[in-house]
Amino acid sequence: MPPANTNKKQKLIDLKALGRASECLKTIAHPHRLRMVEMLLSGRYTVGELAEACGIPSHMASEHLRLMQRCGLLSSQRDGRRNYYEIAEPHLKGIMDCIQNRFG
Amino acid sequence: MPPANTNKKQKLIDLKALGRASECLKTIAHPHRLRMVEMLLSGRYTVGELAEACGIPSHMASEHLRLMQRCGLLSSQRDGRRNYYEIAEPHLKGIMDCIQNRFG
DNA sequence: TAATAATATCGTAATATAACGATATATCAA
DNA sequence: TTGATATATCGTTATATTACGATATTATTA
Repeated sequence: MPPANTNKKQKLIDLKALGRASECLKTIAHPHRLRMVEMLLSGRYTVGELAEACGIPSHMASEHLRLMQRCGLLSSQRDGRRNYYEIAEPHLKGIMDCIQNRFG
Repeated sequence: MPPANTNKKQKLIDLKALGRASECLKTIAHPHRLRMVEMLLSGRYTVGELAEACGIPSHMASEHLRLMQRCGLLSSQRDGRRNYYEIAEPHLKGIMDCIQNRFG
């Protein structure tokens, strides 16, 4: 049953904020990128480790990671020729919890 | 700071489930569709009401709603020539809460 | 029945995204 | 310095998404 519609004017989120939110959602809305986020929530990993876990070539993992870093979801630290990625946006935990509850 | 990487093998979500999750995320990853979900979390609305709130023609609202209904996020009840849409996937509340916390 | 209203569908063009081979860069090791 | 390793970038093609006008469907009202 849907909630009763109170017809009260609620404070709606600013449309620009919804635009930014949809950019972020679109960015994680990919099976391999969700896998990477899921793994990174338990610690940092290199490009190669994430690529292997997803079963994709590392140059493609690199591209996925770049997209997620670009919108502030991840950050990276280089160590020699390794590049470690980690979660930069703590709210990703809540999103993954929702996905885990619904699909896990 | 990222969480310490315990290097324990965690139970990862099945890849097919991540595929379904990414379909749903992609579907709501649009500013107008997020607005519709936000409104529908407080009650049911017609196509026309949602269209007006988003500032788009109702035939486009109808298309957005169809996409969200197709992957089980919404359902609809026709009443005469009105069609009322409502939330069918309760986990949308959690997702919107995350968005509200981060962007609202 | 005719006109209107609310919603849905179709066709299309513009744009975005995805995958991937090829190539480039940067670091380490021999 | 040479070769190997890890990651990143480029160019291209295939596919998906978006917006939107035109048209269709269904239900109400005159």
